[in-house]
Amino acid sequence: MEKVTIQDVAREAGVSLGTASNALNHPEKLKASTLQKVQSAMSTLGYMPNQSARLLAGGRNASFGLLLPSLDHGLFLQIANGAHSEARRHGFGLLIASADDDEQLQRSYLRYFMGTQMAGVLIQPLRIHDAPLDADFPIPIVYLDLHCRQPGYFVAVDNRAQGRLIAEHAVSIGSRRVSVIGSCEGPQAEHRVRGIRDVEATNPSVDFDYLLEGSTGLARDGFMMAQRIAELPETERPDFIIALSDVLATGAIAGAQDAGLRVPDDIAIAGCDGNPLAWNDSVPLTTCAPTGYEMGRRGVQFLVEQIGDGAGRERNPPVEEDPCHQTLIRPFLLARRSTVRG
Amino acid sequence: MEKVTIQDVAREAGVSLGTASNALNHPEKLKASTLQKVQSAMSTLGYMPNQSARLLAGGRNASFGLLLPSLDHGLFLQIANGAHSEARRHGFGLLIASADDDEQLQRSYLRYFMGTQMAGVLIQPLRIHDAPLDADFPIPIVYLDLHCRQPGYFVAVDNRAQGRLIAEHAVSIGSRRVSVIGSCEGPQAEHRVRGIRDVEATNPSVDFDYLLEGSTGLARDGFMMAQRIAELPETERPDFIIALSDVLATGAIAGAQDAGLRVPDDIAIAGCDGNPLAWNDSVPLTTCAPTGYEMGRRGVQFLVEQIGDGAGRERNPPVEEDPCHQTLIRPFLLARRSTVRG
DNA sequence: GAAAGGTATTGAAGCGTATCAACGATATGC
DNA sequence: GCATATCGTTGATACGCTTCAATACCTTTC
Repeated sequence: MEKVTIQDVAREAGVSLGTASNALNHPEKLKASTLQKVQSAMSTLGYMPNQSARLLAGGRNASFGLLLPSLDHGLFLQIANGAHSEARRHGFGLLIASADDDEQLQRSYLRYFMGTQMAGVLIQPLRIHDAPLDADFPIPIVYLDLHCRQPGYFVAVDNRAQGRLIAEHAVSIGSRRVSVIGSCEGPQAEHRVRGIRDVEATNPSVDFDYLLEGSTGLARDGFMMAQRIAELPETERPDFIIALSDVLATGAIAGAQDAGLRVPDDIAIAGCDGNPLAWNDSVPLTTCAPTGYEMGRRGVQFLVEQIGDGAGRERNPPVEEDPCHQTLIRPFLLARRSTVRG
Repeated sequence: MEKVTIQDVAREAGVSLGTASNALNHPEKLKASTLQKVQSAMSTLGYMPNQSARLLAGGRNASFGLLLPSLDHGLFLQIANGAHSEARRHGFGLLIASADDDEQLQRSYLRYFMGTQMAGVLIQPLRIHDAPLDADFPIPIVYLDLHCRQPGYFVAVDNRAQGRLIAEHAVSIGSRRVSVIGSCEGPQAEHRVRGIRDVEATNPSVDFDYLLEGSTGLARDGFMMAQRIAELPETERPDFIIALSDVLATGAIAGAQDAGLRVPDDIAIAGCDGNPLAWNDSVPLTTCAPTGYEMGRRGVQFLVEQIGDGAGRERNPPVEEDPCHQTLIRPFLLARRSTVRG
């Protein structure tokens, strides 16, 4: 049963190689009876087309690649789901890979996707800096979660608005002193902090302080930071903690509770990136996030836009007029128990 | 910048085609200076190897395929993570696809993986019935979540034990009357019910009844079933609901609460498949699950076992002595607020 | 200094398919 | 009945690469 080639199929069906190939790619060109013969030959032989050979010979790949930073964030799952359903709707497959927070691996998968002549690639880069790569690439690329004033397709996330929403929420529930914890490394975090500062600027009566130490982003960092905060004398102690990620926030809740504080009565705590996988049972977490599903969906739409609908169709002529295609996905606030008293 | 072939690289570096190829696949065969020349030629030209051509010419694919039933179950994410890290540890990549609960699509991805000569495929089939496929396939396959007395590699999940654990839990907290809700379609559900019946048999004093109607598996089904249960006169009303999935359980909690029952005080409710994505904030859900991470990890180990460690190494001689390679992943109980009173 | 043994490089063959110009068969028009 | 158009089929070619036998170059040895 091994190694059935289209040659074998052709022989079995008593037709030429080209005809057998046509049965696969242009069935409308064959007489019904011939098609029938070839197809039954294929199934009796258990023929499976060799993808590599098809692509090499000039066939089009009907799959998109999705390259995510990692697999342990709920947002990525949503993105994958959105991308998947949209891809399917247009007759494309979707292959997902994770860079596992490793730039080396990210590059390697990207090259792999290029090398397999994917119909297009959706990528959420690990760093802003990774964006300009696309100039070199011969297949359509769409970047996720990235503002970028460059020619190219971007599904941008308004991280700044995310920070703003959370900070506004803190202000609106009457907080007097807000601590922002987390590491400000990634571009995302940086923008979120900027959004928080926007709110700070317009609310001078509220104190904001920033504990943006290089953290690994693990829950235990949040735990420790919350404990440090809890040790402050009550007059200096913040009544609201904004954690730059939900994982951190979850740790912070545990840390605060461990130190004897009640959440949200003594101190309110919010996350900032809508990661269902980080939520645990102690206190439902207030957070803020874009809809990942929509991100994936829009991303694939951009890809389809570039190469044309349907797996086999022509590639669209390149759209030159406005070389900057961006969609901005708006975040929404999810206000829950960890900040809402009563 | 388009279409740089290894020919171009060879010309640029002033070496032959074969040497350029060796720089990629057997760098140890080249003189250091030659290797240097070729590599710099590659980077100045922006060369990216054509995966299809490599495979077609006999190269080995250093990636595994993971084919999941869908992307909206937390367990699948864990599986993906486990598989990914183990694959990486052995120098393999991992490409993930989702069958989206569609058998047609499952077949199609499977053929795609075959056609693209993946080093191996990890698949969690939609139905038990999908198992025997492997006889026809020329590359290593490992099945997930499947008992099967056939030659082949299986990472089995003890769904029966899952049912047993939950049912034992119900008995152990003193329940008198247990309702089991859900649809008994998939093999998983069937086994879970069997486990529940095991417990029923050894605890004649506890009433079990089964409401196994064809449900779509959506939360709203759980909602409605719980409402129906809540309408029963208090003497006949069960004090424990086992939902065959966490999604259903979450719906059931909402339904019970909507009908004025307190969870867990008036009625305890448990899920059965450990799906973090289904958990919401109302009441932390008691559930039961295998560790997906371990499943993915073991699955990839089985693959590696068949083809040999390292991307480039020889394929191991087929192990014939015991043609049935199974690992049984044990589930664990997660007892939380939705069943634990006080 | 010639033979023997290594080591580094070459170039041709072939992987399985899609494509396409050429061809044969069948139908159409006069 | 012949030329012409239409449809179905054929088979050679090329895709970019890996592999491998053959070759060229460089050391070592007696």
